[in-house]
Amino acid sequence: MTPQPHIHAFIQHFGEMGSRWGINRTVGQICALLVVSEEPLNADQISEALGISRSNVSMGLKELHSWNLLRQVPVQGDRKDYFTTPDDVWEMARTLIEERRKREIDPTLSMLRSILLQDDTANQDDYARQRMQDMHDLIELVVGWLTDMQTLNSQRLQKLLKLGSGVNKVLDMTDKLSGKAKLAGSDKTGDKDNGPRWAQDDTC
Amino acid sequence: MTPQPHIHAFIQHFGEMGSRWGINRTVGQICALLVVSEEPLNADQISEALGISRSNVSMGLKELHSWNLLRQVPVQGDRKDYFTTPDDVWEMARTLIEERRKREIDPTLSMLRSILLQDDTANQDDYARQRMQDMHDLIELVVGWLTDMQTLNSQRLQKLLKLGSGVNKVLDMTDKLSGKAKLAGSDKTGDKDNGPRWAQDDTC
DNA sequence: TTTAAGTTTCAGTAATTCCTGAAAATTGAA
DNA sequence: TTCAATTTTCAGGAATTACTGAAACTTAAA
Repeated sequence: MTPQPHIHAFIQHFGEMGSRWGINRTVGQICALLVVSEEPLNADQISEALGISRSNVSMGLKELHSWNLLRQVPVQGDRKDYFTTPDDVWEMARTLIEERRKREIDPTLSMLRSILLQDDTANQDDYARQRMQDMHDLIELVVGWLTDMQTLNSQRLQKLLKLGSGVNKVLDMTDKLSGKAKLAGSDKTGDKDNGPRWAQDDTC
Repeated sequence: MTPQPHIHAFIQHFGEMGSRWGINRTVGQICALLVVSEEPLNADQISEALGISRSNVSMGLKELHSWNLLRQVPVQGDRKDYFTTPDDVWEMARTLIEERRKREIDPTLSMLRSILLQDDTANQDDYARQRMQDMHDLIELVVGWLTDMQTLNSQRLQKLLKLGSGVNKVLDMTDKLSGKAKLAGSDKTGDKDNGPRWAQDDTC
C-alpha cells in the first residue's frame, strides 16, 4: 500500500500544510489521499495507507465531515463505510471558502456588530469606535460579496476570475453610464442582483 | 491602563480567534490593541495593557512585522520604539490576503507544478494526475486573480465588491460579443444553477 | 436475542506550540 | 569608549493540541 512517489509527496505536503490551513496533519493527509483515490476508501485502508491509528482516522473523518468535504459511498456486499471527496475541485473550493468564512469571519462580524450596537454614551473612545466601524463595514462588504459569489456556477466563476481586473474597465463604464448615481450596495436583506441597473436583462 | 469594556472585548476576541487565523493569541491581541489605539504604543505599554511579558511582546511584534502589519513611528525625545498599524483597514486587508496567499497557497502551487512537470512515464496513476492538474489549474487561476486585484486601489476594490454577482451580466455580454452562444438563464437573478460552490476569504 | 463486524469515544501520553525570566545583544547619549 | 536604556534571544517550563489503545457503543445478519 505504499503510494507512488508523486502521490506520497502530495499527501505529505497536505499534512505539512495542515497546520497553516487550520486543520491538523492527519486531516490534511486523509483529505489528500481521498482526493487522489479513484475508488472510495474505508477507514482501515486509510489507516494503513497513512500509517496512523484507526481511531485517529475516525476522528479525522469526523473533522473532514464537519467541513462538508466528505462523501460516503455505499459499497454493496460490504458493511464498511467507504469515503471519497467531491469530484469537482471547484465544488471543494467553494465549500472550503464557505466553511472558512463561517469559522474565521462570521464570528468577528457578529462581535463587531454587537459592540457597535451598544449604547454610545458609555463609549468615550471615538477613535476606537471608528476603527471598529471601518472594520465592520469592510467585513460586511466582503461577506456579502462572498455570499453572492456562491450563487454563481463554476463556469461563470472561472470566467469571472479569468477576467480579473479587466472588470476595472466595466467599472469605468458604469461610472460613465450612471453618472454620479451610486451603485446599490448588496445588502444581504434583499436586492442581491438588482443592484446594477445598467444591465437589467441579458439582452443588453 | 484597563481598557474600556468594548475595547477589552474586541482585544479578547482577536486573541481567541488568533489560533483560527494562524497566529497565536498574543499576536492577535497586539494587533487588535494597536488597531484601536489612536497613539502609537511602545512595547512596555503593550505588555502592561495585555498583561503579558515584555519578551512575549517582542516576539509578537516580530511576528506582526513579518506580516507587514506594523508601522514604526518615531517619537521625538524618546528612545523607545513606538508602533501602530496602517490606518486604512483596506490596506490591512490587502496586506493580509497577500501574506496569507504566500503562506497558504503559493507553496501548494509550487508543489503541484513540480509534480506535474515530472516525467510522465513513471506516473501510472492517470486519475491522481488529473486531480492534481485540476487543483493546479484552479489555484493558478485564483492566485492570478488575487494578484490582479492587488493592483486595484481601495475605492475600485470596494466598488467591485459592491457590484457582486452583478458582474454576471457583464459575463453574459462578453459571451454575446465573443459569439459563444450559450443557453442563457433568462432568470432575472442570474442562473440559480446549483452547480459547485466556491468563493474566497481572509481575515486578521 | 445473540453475535461479531465495524465505528466512536475517551483517558492517558506524546508532540507541539506558547510564554517567561534571565542573559546577551544593540543602541545612542555622554 | 563607556554606560545605561532598550530590545532580542533562548532554554526551560506551561499550556495546548494531536495521537493511541482499549473499552464502549452501534448495527445488521443469523
